[in-house]
Amino acid sequence: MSQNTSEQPVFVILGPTAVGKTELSLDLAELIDAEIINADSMQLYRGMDIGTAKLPMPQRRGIAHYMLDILDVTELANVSDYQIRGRQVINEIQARGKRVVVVGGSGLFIQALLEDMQFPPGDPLVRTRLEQETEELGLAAMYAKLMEFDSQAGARVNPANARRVIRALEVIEVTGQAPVTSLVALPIVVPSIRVGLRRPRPELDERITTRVTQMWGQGFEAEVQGLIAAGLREGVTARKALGYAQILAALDGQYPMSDAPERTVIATRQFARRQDSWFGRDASIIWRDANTLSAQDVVALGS
RNA sequence: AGGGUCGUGGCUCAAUUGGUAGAGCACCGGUCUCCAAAACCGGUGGUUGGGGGUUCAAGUCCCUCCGGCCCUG
Repeated sequence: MSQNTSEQPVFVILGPTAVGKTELSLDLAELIDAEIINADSMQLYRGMDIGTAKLPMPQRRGIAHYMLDILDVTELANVSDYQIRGRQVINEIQARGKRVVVVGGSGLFIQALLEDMQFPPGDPLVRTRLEQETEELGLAAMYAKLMEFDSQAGARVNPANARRVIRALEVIEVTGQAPVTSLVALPIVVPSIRVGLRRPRPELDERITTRVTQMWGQGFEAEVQGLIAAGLREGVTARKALGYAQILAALDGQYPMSDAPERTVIATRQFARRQDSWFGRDASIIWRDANTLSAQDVVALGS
């Protein structure tokens, strides 16, 4: 009810997958009367529950969760949309006098939500055409085009990364300008206290193995079967999610289904490292040991 | 027991008619402005099962031991 409620910073609980973010976020939300916003790109998808370790409704302790189950598996994850909808939700929650806890491991999504990241418009048709061109002419030729248009902007794009090169060309075609690409020192849009959870790697690896094993015990394969019927194979983003991709590959005969869990464990560990790499650049993150950090500690960090 | 075959980095395999070992994956590190649980880049690591011999030189030939697999009995 107080007027300055909306000025209170948002708490962000981030860190690699399986580090223990969810539990802490619930404790924290209860403690400060907050509502929770998901910052996990794959939990956006409806029906992708077991494989994304989405917190089941009964375990949410009555705390409202947002940005969960908002996309169909056939839809493309879209950071720009996430940014718009997420900020809207933050405003709504704060307008009701409640505080906000953002929880997730998708670095790009968190940054887009909180900082002044502006995504130039794109065009699916243009992109599709550029992808075809890349197949015909080769990536080097496409990169040459980019450099020809704007050598300065082009120099910031990795020539070996087809996706980046294509996106840059897409932006140029749609807006007439090369995209500005810098992730550092962006103006803050939503003030926040970013708390990073960490664990020794061996411990995290162990937790990942345990979690993946549990997923199979909970009927992961059946969930994927059901989602295939819902169009998972057509979902360019969703079908690449950890575990889902491995099960689909096994169903396609690329390897026996019995190999899928182990492959998922490996891919998940690799993902955790990429998450560390991403978060490593954000100097504003306050890192704490996941084993000893309590919700009270987090609140203390905010004062 | 006899005959055959194989034994190369954590795993799967490469290595011209002998010339001082390569790759993929794993592992480690990094990049990142909307497919991001994605895409991409770089790096560590083996004296080639043990021992002996032939040779200027052996993973590659010979002997022997150990281990795996196959056939025969």
